[in-house]
Amino acid sequence: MAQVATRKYEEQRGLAIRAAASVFAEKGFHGSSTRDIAERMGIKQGSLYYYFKSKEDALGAVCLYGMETYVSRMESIAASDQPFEARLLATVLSHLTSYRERNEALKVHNNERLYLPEEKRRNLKELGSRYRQMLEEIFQKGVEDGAVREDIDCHFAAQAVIALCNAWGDHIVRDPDIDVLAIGQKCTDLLIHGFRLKA
Amino acid sequence: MAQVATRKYEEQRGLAIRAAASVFAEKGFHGSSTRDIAERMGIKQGSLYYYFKSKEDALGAVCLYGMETYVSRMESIAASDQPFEARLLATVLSHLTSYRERNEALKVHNNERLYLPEEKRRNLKELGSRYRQMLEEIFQKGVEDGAVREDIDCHFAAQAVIALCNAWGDHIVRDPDIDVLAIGQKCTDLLIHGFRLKA
DNA sequence: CAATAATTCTATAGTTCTATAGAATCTCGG
DNA sequence: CCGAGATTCTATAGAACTATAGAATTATTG
Repeated sequence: MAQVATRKYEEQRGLAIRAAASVFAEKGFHGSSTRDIAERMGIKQGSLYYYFKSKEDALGAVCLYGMETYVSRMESIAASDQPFEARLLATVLSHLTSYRERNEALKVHNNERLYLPEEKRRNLKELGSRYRQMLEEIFQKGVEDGAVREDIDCHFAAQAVIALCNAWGDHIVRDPDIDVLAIGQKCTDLLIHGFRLKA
Repeated sequence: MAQVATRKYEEQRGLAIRAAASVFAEKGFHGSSTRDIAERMGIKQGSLYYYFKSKEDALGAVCLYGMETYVSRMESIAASDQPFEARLLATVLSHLTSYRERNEALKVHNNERLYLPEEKRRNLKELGSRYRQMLEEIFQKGVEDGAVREDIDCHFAAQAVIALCNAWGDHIVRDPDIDVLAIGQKCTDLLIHGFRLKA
């Protein structure tokens, strides 16, 4: 009954997480049933509990899964030695492509994580803060290097970047025809130059 | 059994819509029960069906309620005769204050409207398109007046403004201490000037 | 191939939820 | 203050859902 970390178990659990991500993204946490998730991965409803302690546990796993590469990629970007504009573009593109590759798990994190109990949300919050902090540091460095206005509020700036990417990410998940690269470039251009006539 | 448009009925229905908005905003559509909504307005679960045909009908009413002033305010702004920057600021502030005043209904529209059937979503989509179109026209006029770069994609620009405002709106709903005016000014400043060093 | 462990299944207890029917109560014009 | 219509209540049918127990099946290993 208690699971052991065998090869097949890990593989199947991965499938279960992606199935849950897909269903949660489509119907929301409360709108999804454990039957929906099990059916999407081709097993029966009761069998799902071999991989998750509860439906809520499944949501926790999906959110974590969605955040992992998202944050670790940002770590690479933050550690890299590039000028501000390149790092901002890399951040935006990484964020947007996460939505494509991570199979809707990031969207689930953004929309449904509040339904997790405070305790399960703690590590997610931790990951999110780390992400935002790295982004803030990119902005601070940008100010030091003279690439960014000195009067910028770095906290606000980081939030704005994340907000913009999440909003477009939502569209990206829903519409597979969207050109991620084009959107990423436009977003970066907007963030750097704004809309006003170039001086 | 079939309701008549009496004074009290309209008043109570308004309360019902706001109660539903509040509950839906907090727990999501599927996470809310009709009992929750009824309790929030101080009546019994079954009585709610005097005001809504179904739970889904309640969601439709909340979404519509959330969009109405939102769009009509934009109509005033679009019709006004102001320079580009003033109109953009007015748009952003109107959007953000909608979140405060409309009692979470706009948030519900953004997060839950996809759970409505296609048919009920049509007028909402219509309202949203009208909003975006008016915003696009503001940008086009900005280009003509020389306030906005000529190479701007007005459709993208409008989406970006809406995205930014919605993201901050989410924060505003959750945290009543946020200074809406300050956020609105920062957003507008970012959209117009971007982050890079002023030339 | 036998035996042990891992995985999946069936069946169900116990909740909760939506929507409706019909009774009870309230409001108000005459 | 009577009676008609408006509003709210109680009670419940019927459906769905989560989580668990234990049986059945499949995989692995000596």
